Amino acid sequence: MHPEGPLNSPASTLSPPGPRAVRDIEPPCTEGGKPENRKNGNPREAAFHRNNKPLNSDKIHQRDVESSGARGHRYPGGVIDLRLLREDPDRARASQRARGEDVDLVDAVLSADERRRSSSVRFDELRSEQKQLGKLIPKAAGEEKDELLRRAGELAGAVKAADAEKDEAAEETQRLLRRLSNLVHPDVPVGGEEDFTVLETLGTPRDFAAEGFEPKDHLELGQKLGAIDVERGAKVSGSRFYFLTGVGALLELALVNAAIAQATEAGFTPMLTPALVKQQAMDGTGFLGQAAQDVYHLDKDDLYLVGTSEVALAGYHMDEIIEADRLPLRYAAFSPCFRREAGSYGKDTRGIFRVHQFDKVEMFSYVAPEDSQEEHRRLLQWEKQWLSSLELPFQVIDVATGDLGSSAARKFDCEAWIPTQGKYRELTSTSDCTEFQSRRLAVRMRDSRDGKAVRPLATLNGTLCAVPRTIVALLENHQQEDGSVWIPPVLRPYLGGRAALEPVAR
RNA sequence: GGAGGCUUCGCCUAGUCUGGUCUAUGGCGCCGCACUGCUAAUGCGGUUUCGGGGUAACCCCCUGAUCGAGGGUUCAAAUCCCUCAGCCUCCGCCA
Repeated sequence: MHPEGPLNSPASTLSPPGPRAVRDIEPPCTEGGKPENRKNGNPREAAFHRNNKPLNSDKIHQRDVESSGARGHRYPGGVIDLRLLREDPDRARASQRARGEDVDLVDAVLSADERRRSSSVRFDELRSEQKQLGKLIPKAAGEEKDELLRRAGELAGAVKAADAEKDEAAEETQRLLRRLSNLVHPDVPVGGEEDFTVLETLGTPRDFAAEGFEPKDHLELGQKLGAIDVERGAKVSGSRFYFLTGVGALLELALVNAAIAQATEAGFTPMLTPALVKQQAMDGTGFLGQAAQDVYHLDKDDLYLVGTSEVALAGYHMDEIIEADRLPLRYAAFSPCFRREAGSYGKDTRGIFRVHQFDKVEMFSYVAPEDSQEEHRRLLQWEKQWLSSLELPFQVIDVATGDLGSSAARKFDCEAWIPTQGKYRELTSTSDCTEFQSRRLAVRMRDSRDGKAVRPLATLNGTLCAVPRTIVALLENHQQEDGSVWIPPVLRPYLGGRAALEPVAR
């Protein structure tokens, strides 16, 4: 038998499963070489590098991009464009329906908008009359002036009333409009959480049975390595909190450094961002809608704890106009992330898979709307590159309509194989938010090619490395029978060159 | 935490005391045109942003808002009053 590592299974890399693959797919059996002898010329490394080409060339699913008309662009982006909504309300209705959200909301917006426009006309007329009168007053004198003042006095009240009504109608329109989610991309599979499409599968899960031992889960491994301490996390902060200790702490720093290095090399500007943000940023990114229950809020200061640095990075250019020749703008931020995880009681309670606080390196792009789909593929590509460099087996899914965030028109997740769960689980996620966040945050671009038109742009985000889940996947997939954990080469420079983490005596 | 100063249409800036003539001045930058061996210089014009109406649509025309934000006074607010925010300086406290 050729000493090939389990990751190298051409079959699984080249043939994407059909649509609607089941999530809990049984891992295909490999010809089962043990990752033995990793000291001299690690066979898994060699295998991986051969594997690398198809991974990164992105040939596999380009047809997805083309079929959706990415080339010739532009499917009209985010809702929130009132004019577009007026012209084609059915589009918005269909999108809401596919998401399983309120369809009538569309018509509520339309009628509020009608009221807004008619009250605005009324105000404009009154105000114009008032201004004209106002110009005559200082020139007039005597009885004529008294008469003018009398008429102006009457007008003042009417203007004020019309103004109030106009403001009220505009506010109502805006309030309703902001409750609409982004228009879903036409190619997104329709359905609920389980109705995703598997786009491709990379790498192959190890066959532990063939290797002759039972894999341990990440918590047991982490405890043996002296890397994870959940008991004291709970003692100090409560459930779903943890300490990373010793090599665990070092492992996080290594992951973060390696991820930032990859992003920087790809041209991203590295950023360290605030973890506390104002309501404007939180709401503008779309996290105060359906996701509101998962957001921490500090009452005393009226600030929100970010669930992702996406919030700060999207808010970074809020209320700005960006010259088109500066696009695309690409940022990679490291930040802590906080999630209340309300409604996930009893889910993933063991270990550090689902926690209230974690660190993450996030990619974020500002691009012209017509470029968003291509950029989305690029972000996905960078995520695949990252997970591949960690030598994790994973699959890429096209998330279904019902499972999209309110700001996303389309979302791809990379799910890594978790041996002890026997499933693929989300490690990264990249969303094309089209113009949704841009409109809400008033980030615009000035396009000189387009007669200096000022228009919304598109924002996209993608996880590069969500630390705890990446640690989970690393520990479980790279564990050895003796409880040690093999370290992929990309991390070694940040871990003093070591090739494995060894259990510690307690 | 305390005191003071500042915030004007890309950048800088005039205007605020003394409300209407502000349709917000000037410079820089940028765009267009003209002139010009080239470049440069010069001249002329344009250049806040966001709405609404008219129009089949575009050019365009009419109109409103916008001087950090919100509120108030007034027939009328960049200008007067109040509240808030951001930035700067100093004092106090502090990693």
